[in-house]
Formats: sequence, C-alpha cells, structure tokens
Amino acid sequence: MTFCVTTPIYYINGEPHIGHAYASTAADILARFNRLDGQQVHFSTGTDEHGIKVARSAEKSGMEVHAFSDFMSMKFREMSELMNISYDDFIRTTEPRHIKSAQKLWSMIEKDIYKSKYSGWYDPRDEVFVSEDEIVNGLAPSGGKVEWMEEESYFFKLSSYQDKLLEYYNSHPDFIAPQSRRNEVISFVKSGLKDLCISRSKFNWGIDVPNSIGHVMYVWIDALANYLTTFGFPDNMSIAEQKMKECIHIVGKEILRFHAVYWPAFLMSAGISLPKRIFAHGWWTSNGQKMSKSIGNVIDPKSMVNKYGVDCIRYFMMKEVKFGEDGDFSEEALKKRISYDLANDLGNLVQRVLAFIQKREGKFIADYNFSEACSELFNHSRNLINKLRPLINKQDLNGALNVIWDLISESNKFVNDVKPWELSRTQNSELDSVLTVLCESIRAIAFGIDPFMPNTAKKIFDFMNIKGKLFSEINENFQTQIFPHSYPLFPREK
RNA sequence: CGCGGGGUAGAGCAGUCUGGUAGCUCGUCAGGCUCAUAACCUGAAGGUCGUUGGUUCAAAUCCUUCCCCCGCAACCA
Repeated sequence: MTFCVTTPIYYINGEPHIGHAYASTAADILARFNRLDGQQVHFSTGTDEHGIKVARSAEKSGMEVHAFSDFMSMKFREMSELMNISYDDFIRTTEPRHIKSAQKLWSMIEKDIYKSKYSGWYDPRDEVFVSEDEIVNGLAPSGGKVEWMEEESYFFKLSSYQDKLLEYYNSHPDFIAPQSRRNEVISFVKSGLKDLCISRSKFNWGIDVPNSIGHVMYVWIDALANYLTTFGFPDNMSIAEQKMKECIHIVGKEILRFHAVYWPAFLMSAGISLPKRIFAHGWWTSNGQKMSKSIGNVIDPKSMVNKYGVDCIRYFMMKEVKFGEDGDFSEEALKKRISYDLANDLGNLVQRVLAFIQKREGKFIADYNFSEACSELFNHSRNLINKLRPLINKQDLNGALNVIWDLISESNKFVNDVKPWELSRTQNSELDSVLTVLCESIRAIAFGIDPFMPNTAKKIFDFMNIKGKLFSEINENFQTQIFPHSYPLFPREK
C-alpha cells in the first residue's frame, strides 16, 4: 500500500505566495512522516496552466503562451525547492501525459455529458464570463460593460449525483475535513445541484474536447484530472485506482467545493474509487489584514525564507495555527516563535546536553542503567512516534508539534531536576545514564521534527552520528562512541 | 427564521457530547538555578465562562430569551 498525498496544482496566473508555500509544506510533512515511518509514498504537486486568464496574461507580457507557461510553472517549481518540498512528481497540465489523461477521463464520463447552451454575463474587453457578484453597476471588474451572451457548451449532469454524494458523505464521515467545512459542503449539496458547464468555445488555450472541434475543456475536468495523471492513469489503470483510493488531497478552502463535490461526482461517473480524504486548509492574513496586491502586504515566501531560513518558516506556519483554521502571519509573531520555541526550548536543550559531552572531547558513554526518573523520560522518548502517528493520520500537524514540544519541555525540566552539572563536579557515575537518556530524548525529538524541519533534524543527527533514515532507529540503543563537534542550532542574532 | 460555526483572564485558544466550585500558550509580577544560545525551572496576580429565564443538591457544560461576530449560499482555481 502506498501513502498518497497531493497539493493543489497551482494556477500560474499569479506569482507564488505564502498560501502556496503553506499547502505544499503541509503536504510535504505528511509525505516525509510516512516515508520515515517506512511507508511507500507518492507525493505530487504541480501547476495548472490552461484557461483564458493565462492566455491573456501571456499576451499582456508579450510572451507566447507556451513560453509563458514554462516561465510561470518554473516559478512554482522554484518555490517547491525553496520550501524544501520533497515531491515525487511535479505535474503540469500542459504535458502530453496529462492531456491524454484528461481526455480519457472525459470519455469515461461521456454518458453524463450533454450539449446545451451556456449563458451568462460576458465582458468583451477581457473576453471572459463574469459572475453576478463580480458585476458592479453593470460593469465588469475590468471596467467594461457586460452583455448577456450565449454559447454552445458541454454540460455534466451533476444534478443526478446529489443523492449519491450525500450518501457517500454520510457513510464516510472523514471524507471531508475539517468538520466545519464538511458541514458547508453537505449543506451546499442539499440545497440542490445544477448541472455543470465543462467546456468553452470562446478561447482555445485548453485541452481539446475529444471529437468536438472548437471546444476546449473548461477548468474542472482538466485541472482535477491531474491527480489521476500523476498516479499513472490511464496507462496503469489499476495502480492509479489503488493510489486514488489511498490519496489525501490537501486543498485551500476556496477550492474545497471542486474537490468535495465535482471531483467525486466525476469519479463516480467514471467508476473510479474516490480519494480517502479531502482536507481544506485555511488562509493567512498579513498583520491582521487580508493579503492583497493593492495594499501591498502579500507575503513572499522567498524573502521570508532568505531572511529567516526555511525550517523556521515551515515551523511557524504549522505551529502558529491549528491546521484547517485561518491564521495571521506577522514577522513579529514569527520572531517570537523562532526565539522562544526554537532557540530557547529546542536549540538550548540540545546545546546544554551536548555541551557536557563536548567537554569530554565528545566522548559519549552509553549507560542504560536507569534511575526511576531516567526511565520515565526514556519511555516517553521511545513512545513519541507512536503518539504522533494518529495525529499525523488526521492531519493534526499543530497537535503533533505540541506533543513534540511536551517532550522538549519535559527534557528541559529533567535537566533542571537532576542537575547534571553537580553530578559532573562530583564525578558521579550517574552522569552517564543521565546523558544517555537525554540523548535518547533528543534523538526522538529530532525524528519527530524531521518532517517539519528536515534541515534542523539533519544537524542534530549529525551531532550524534545518527543515520536518521527511519523512525525504527529510535529503538536501537546508543553505543559508546565519540560525538562530532556540535554548535547552536538557532544562533541568536547579535 | 436559508444552512453552519462562534462569543471563556490583556491577546489567542481548550474545556461543552459523557453537568460537580475553570485550563493552556503568550503577556505581567515574584522567586530558584547557573550546565546551556541572558537560555532553563517554579510560583503568583488576572475570568460573576455574551444576555434572559429555567431544570438540578450542583451548569461554561442541559433547555429557553435576546444581542453580537464569522463562514457558506455555484462556474469563484
């Protein structure tokens, strides 16, 4: 069985921002945790590149649309590298494998597709249909006058899936998370589903509808099919099917409906298994305000990472809010987290323990002859991953960090209580077992934070000659040995 | 009466299902320690749990009145 997780494919109409980095990081943590836990993992991310908005942006920038797509897609790939995202596949909707996949999916749901007329308010200046609530005083967002237009389009019989969807939600209570989002979706479906317009003929930057000249797919099937494409559909149908079934889609709350309503309906129609879960994450405000280009408060992941380091940004995003809820991003809050949680609690714990060993030229003497106090910390350390696993399985990333920090706090308390500096002064042999259990706890902590902060975990592993490949290493006793030189993990700025 | 969530210390939240004199993080104040990145540990102050009435020996927790805030309400990536 393979653990599968996806990020949304990001629409390349705009630059990557902190919201993209957030979704990718969350998915990455799930992927990394499962790899360390010995699972096979398939983790995909990518870019959504079709549609009139991209075609027009390309035009505006004076680039040919393929070149524009390459250029913008690369920016998202760079963001993934920047955020240390360990994706197995980066999928682009303009790739031949995806075009084939989307067309195959279309043909598999053809029984639910019919031709009709799509009508709506059209903005000739921008050449797009605009929704009612986008229209202000009869004007489109572009400022142009809107006119009522009709075009021949293909429709998907979403209406006939209303009951099946409700039944599915009911029999799979964890299909949509968090609960509050699940309620919204159910309420939306209960209110009645209309058929869905799934093609356009006003533009051609899209995937051709099979056997229908002049029509391209409009958004839904094109974009959502990416998940099947990455799993090998349609060439490896049974593998794709199996992976789909195990798959967790991480999405933003703004695109939950597409994933929780349209996507399952398409899959039902095609006779393909539905994903295991769709998790909708929340949005970031910036210093308490909605991020917007006009206010100029959009958080750029690149500048944050360059300034504070990728692990600190990853940590902050996961620690600051419960995953699924909205949160506020501010440098002030970020600095506090780095200083208090990372430097003071974690960094200082590692340093104050390893310093004792460094004082003896790095000589570490393994001694598992534990006192009662040592045994308690030892048991908690060896049990850490078992406590994290169920939290990770329900995407409670914030809760997982809290559990890790409980152990950090317990370890710091332990140091205060047993006073190793006194044992050291009196040459008490108990010091060895005290340092051994502390190294046990630091090793467990390093494994625990590895999915969240891979670079930091690697540093700790290097300090202690730990391979750091699999959680199972936690159950091996340390051997007497010489530890390499160590240094502060989160040095304080002068 | 469209559907849903929420109103708990200065801030952000948990506790409400399974009633029993309110808990966490940060902030504030005081103390301890001195191994460590002036880090770590301990303690204290601070809340009539939005409002009204009720059930109960007992309600943040159950029922009820009213007020306020926030999501969703379809073609939005």
